[in-house]
Amino acid sequence: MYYDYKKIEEKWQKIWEENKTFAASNDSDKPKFYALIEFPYPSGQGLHVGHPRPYTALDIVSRKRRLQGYNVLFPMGWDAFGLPTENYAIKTGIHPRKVTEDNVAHFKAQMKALGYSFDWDREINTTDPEYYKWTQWIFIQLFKHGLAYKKEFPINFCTSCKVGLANEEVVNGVCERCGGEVVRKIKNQWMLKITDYAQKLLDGLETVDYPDRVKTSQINWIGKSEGAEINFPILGTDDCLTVYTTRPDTIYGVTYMVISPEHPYIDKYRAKLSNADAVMAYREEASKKSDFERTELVKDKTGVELRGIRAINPINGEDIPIFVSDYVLMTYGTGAIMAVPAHDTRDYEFAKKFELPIREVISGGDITKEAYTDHDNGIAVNSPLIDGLSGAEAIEKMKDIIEEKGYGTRKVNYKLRDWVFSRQRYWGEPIPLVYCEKCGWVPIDESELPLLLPDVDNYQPTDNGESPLANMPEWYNTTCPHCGGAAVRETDTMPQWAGSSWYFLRYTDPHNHDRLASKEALEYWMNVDWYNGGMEHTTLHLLYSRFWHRFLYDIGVVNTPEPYAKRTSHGMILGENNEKMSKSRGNVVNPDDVVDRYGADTLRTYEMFIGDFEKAAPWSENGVKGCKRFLDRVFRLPEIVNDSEEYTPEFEMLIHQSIQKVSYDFENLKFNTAIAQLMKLMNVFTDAGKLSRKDFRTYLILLNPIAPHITEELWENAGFGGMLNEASWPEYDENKIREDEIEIPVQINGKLRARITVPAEAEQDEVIAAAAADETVSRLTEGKTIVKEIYVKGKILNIVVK
RNA sequence: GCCGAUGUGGCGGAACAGGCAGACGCACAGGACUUAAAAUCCUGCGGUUGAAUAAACCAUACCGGUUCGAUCCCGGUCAUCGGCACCA
Repeated sequence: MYYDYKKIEEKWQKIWEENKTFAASNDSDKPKFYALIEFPYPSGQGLHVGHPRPYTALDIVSRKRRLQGYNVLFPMGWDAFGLPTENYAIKTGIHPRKVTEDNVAHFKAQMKALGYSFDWDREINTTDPEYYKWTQWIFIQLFKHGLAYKKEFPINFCTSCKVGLANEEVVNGVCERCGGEVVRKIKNQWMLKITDYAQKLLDGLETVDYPDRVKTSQINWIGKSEGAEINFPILGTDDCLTVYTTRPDTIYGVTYMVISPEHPYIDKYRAKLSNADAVMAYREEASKKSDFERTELVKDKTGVELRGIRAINPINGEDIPIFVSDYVLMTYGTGAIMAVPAHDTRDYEFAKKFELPIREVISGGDITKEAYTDHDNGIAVNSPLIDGLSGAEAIEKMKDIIEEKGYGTRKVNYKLRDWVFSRQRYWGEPIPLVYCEKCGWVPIDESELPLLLPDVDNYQPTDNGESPLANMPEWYNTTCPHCGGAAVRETDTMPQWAGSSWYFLRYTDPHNHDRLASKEALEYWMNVDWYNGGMEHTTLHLLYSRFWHRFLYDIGVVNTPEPYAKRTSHGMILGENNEKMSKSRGNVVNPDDVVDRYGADTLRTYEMFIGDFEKAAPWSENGVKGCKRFLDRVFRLPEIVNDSEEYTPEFEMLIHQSIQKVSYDFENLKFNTAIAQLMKLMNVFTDAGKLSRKDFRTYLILLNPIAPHITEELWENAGFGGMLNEASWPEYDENKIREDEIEIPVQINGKLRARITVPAEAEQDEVIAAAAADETVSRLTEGKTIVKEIYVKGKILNIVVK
């Protein structure tokens, strides 16, 4: 017999919706629990079979917590600004707002069909002016605190589409869409000073419960390094070339210096250069290279000496040449380095190519073969002030010397770079600033927020790659809020990351007109107790939102320094062929089809049973069928339920064990083993051909978070009273989990030879005696000397014989 | 190159904190029911030797170590996946 999942699922979804069963309360005596999953970008393709994995996981936790008496906030919304919608609008002329609306409606219907316990009254949409009003407001606060600034910055520009591209749209150095050439184009862009928060973002990681792999990648991404800035005087001037190094202990090994092609000294000293033409040509060449060419293709070191200027090594007064080379980056440190070819691989390559001297100052390697870069074990040589020292000791001593003698200072650097916050695009939040000739950049008055995104006729960027807003003088011409004079609005918009950097705050109070959320709501709900999302966001969204939140904390808007107490990550769902699902591979599974053929409860169960939640797992149609089979059998359980209102004695221990295991597993991402336990329990019921009403009742509650529709239906049919979602999560009794008699495996010389049954509390002597009485054990030990007997209580007995 | 993760039956995966390797599911095989099929139910199912529900040996990528005992800890090797990539 099949169960009519379509009818049952529709029925309960309707009841939950009408009763607002899962609405969170901002005014409750219950303990709160805030569960969050990353809100999706509502693409035209609809929900992918990968989406339900994290959604179902936290839906399970949320449902369980409600049954345990928590006031649960489990919201959903739409991260709806972004490129695909805009590109679709360019192609079809349909307004992105309309496209977004349709896509959202589709996504929402799909989610409802999966029976998630979202509080739909708190639904948000980043493209809603009532929402982006506060995105703009936060930007203005960042600006006012000096954390937003405009800077010349190179972007990827497709010469054929005439449009700026995001890094993700540049594939193998060419435009993803048309295959056209991508060049670096310098644009004046808004930047956010996330680098000011580098240390705070590092420190905050120590206070939160994130997986190590997430913490590690954020730490590596921020890339803190401690070193020194050292000034090398330029011969015959009062000027210095300042370098950054983490290895000041190698300063005696400096044989030349290198500056990056963008370094301002090239212009500054141009007149002094005897080979200015060659230097300029090199700089020109480097500027034309895309990042791709500069990193991926060109491993061979190139460069030109700056003839006409030389530097002095402050430590020993040597005068040394200066080169320009694109292996030195303007964006890190000072854009200039002291080159120590003996102890740096890149400098070594460069020195070999340009036949520069290589001087060993750390012993332990063979510098005739390769650079010796062992930081910890080498010993300083040819370095009069620190000879004989090694590792950190040498470094610290040299830093002291440099500071004492005034050659430079200690310095901390980060790899983290400021966040490029402008997009020359239409479908994003307008940046709420105007430019006035007299006053410079001025934020619009906060009372004028939201600054609405105007309608345009054409979504195509302008010929020179500006946002379509730059074609609208009637929109961008305005007056200066400061002096009242003529001014123009910023026509760039914000990146997609803007709206998602604070959305979790809005859920706490989504309809507030006066603040991004009320103080009380924020104080009640924050932090997010559990946030699940993809690893791919670790160094983007997760870091950006921590930055914004920390800033909002610093200016007193929110009450916690970190937004998320706990973060978990799910693995990807792959196609049946073990490859990433994609249209081109033809292995995409549509969740609608699965719901249609097997039901939402089956899809939910399968996605949780598929394997380790944190690892990638391939889809299997047969696996889905297995889960359907399981639910079919659950649906038939009432046939064997008897009238007893007590646990059936022979099942009691297993039921208590199951309560314990399922409760633990749901909180620890072990949904697969929780389901296995419930399958096992059901097998025990059906093998016995019976279960009591109480057995059944508890069973339904345990299964409910995973398969909410079928369990509600069975609950109602059994007449347990009320709705299942109003029941209480069962408690287990420690005493009833323990067995009185246990089976102990007996090993002889580490090999399993027998099993004996002993009282659970038996001590070693008793167990050994029982083992000795065992036929196999006595046979195998007969005539041998017992060297050692090890009994691990309740686990195992090992007898070592000779 | 660097960082991180992973490696267990035909497959997805279990195994508390060093203690019975393979839970649970899939696939497969045999049987029951059926005119037949589907569905359902029952049985078996890591490998080798054996008639065996007897017994033994081998087995958690590979090599070695620690231990009474290792999928788990340590050292080394190989492979796969993901991220970063000239960060001085």
